[in-house]
Amino acid sequence: MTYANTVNGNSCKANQQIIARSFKSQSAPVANSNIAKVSCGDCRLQGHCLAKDISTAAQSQLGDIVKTHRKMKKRQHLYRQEDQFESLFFIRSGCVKSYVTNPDGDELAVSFFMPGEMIGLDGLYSKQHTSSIVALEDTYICEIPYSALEELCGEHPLLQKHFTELMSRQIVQEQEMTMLRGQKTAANQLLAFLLNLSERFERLNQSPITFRLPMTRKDIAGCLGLTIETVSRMFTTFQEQGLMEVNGRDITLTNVEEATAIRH
Amino acid sequence: MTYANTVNGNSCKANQQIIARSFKSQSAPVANSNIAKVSCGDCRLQGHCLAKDISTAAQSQLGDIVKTHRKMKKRQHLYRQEDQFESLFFIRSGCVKSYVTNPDGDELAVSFFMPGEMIGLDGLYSKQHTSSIVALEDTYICEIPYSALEELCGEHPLLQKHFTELMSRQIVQEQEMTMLRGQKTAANQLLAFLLNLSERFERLNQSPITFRLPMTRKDIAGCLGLTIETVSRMFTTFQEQGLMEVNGRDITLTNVEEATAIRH
DNA sequence: CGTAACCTTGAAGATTCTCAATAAGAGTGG
DNA sequence: CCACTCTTATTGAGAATCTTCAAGGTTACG
Repeated sequence: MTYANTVNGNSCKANQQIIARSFKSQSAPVANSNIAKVSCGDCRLQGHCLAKDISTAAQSQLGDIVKTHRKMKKRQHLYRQEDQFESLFFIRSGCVKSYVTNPDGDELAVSFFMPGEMIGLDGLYSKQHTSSIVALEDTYICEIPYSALEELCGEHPLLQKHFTELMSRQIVQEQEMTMLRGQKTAANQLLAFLLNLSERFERLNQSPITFRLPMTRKDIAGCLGLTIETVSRMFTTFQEQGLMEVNGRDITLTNVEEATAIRH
Repeated sequence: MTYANTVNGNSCKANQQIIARSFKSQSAPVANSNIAKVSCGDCRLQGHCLAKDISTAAQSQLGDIVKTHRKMKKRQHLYRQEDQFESLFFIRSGCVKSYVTNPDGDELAVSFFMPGEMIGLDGLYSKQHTSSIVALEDTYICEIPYSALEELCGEHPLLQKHFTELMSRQIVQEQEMTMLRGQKTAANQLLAFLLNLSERFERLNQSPITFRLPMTRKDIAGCLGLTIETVSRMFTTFQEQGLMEVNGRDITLTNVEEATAIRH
């Protein structure tokens, strides 16, 4: 199996360019666009979000309620903890992290969202977000006002079904993250984390072997409950063990079998 | 504010007896009952589960699809990882834990469910459960076949709304658990864990100050990624610090303010 | 091209784990 | 109801892991 991002050496950057290009070819090349409209039928994520398998009528209606196709710049927030909940969001391209802070302002927990993944569900229960979302790189987002989605779900049972399934997927994904963090050693946690990322890249038809980490060491450390230094040292160790090649954020897994058998 | 379980000294056991009694007074006192029927209108959890605020018609229909009112004995499984998904479950009384095992059979992650909480959502996405559920004590459960619930939700938008909100609550609750585990020291993790439990007891109109832990030290350790010994030592430390009284599984928080300011 | 953010590495110190032994509780069957 | 067994909990000492503190190097970006 070949991947778009393995055609040349500098594969990771190629990935991002492809995403950016394929997006721009569909939308008007507006610089800071809260205006650009991309119909769901044209979206490259088709099949990975709510629009999967539903009737073209429903798909078109869904396209109508999608309020904006936002571009988020790196470090820009989508919402912050305690903001009012109004919409759900889908990532079209890029990457964001969610994080929770305690009253002292420490970041306590972090997770990451990749294209096709849904954001904002945390606010649905109390109508207030319980976490913050910030872009790790330039990121394109779909916003779907929840009240409109709710109504549309009432009319299209299949859409409702998909929405419910996506919520369940979210729960399973959280569970997977909890499993990562449950690993006994820092090495195992980081390995599990990388393999999880690798699977998610594969789901996006990108190479699960060679990829560029969208997040900093600090973000990874925050996600796993470790320190930056420990994460850094582990990367070095993995490289020495021949498990992977590490160049800053560029990773190439050279021994997936051994890495998968998470035992040391 | 007074609580049912503070009326006498041995308050924790009183708690459990009250729950058992109020349940038995509604259902036929059948020994091993998969037969006993309790209508949603009579259930003491009213307002904490799906039946909240919905029309009496919907409530009665909901009562009709509730397949069984199961009793689970301590250590009995409700379902196991990879079992087929068919139903959602609500805890009426008692306590269960969910856990995930890796291919080597190690328990990697654990969380706990108390009365009013929904179980089984993890299977909705792939139609296969991704975790196992086992009773920590004798536990009464409602089973709701998912296909029937889905249909009923289609007819009653308010029921659909509550179901969706409960899923969101689940996501928020997972997030809270992630926050616990994200605390820096074992002491802080355990404190946060206990305070979380305390809040959940309070939500059930039980004392948030004096309660009996439904789970073993091993379960707590598994939930927080610690060892039994560390958990045990922390309990001893807390007692020495005057934060709480600990007698095996009986806990009395004697200094909630200091405990809440999770800083040492 | 310079500043700021990010990453790496080392050494010392702290926390947590492992191993081991003992004590206390819960469950079982006579 | 008691004796027995098995599970659960406590405590100690030494070993391992991870963190902290500190310094230097690298990368990204205006």
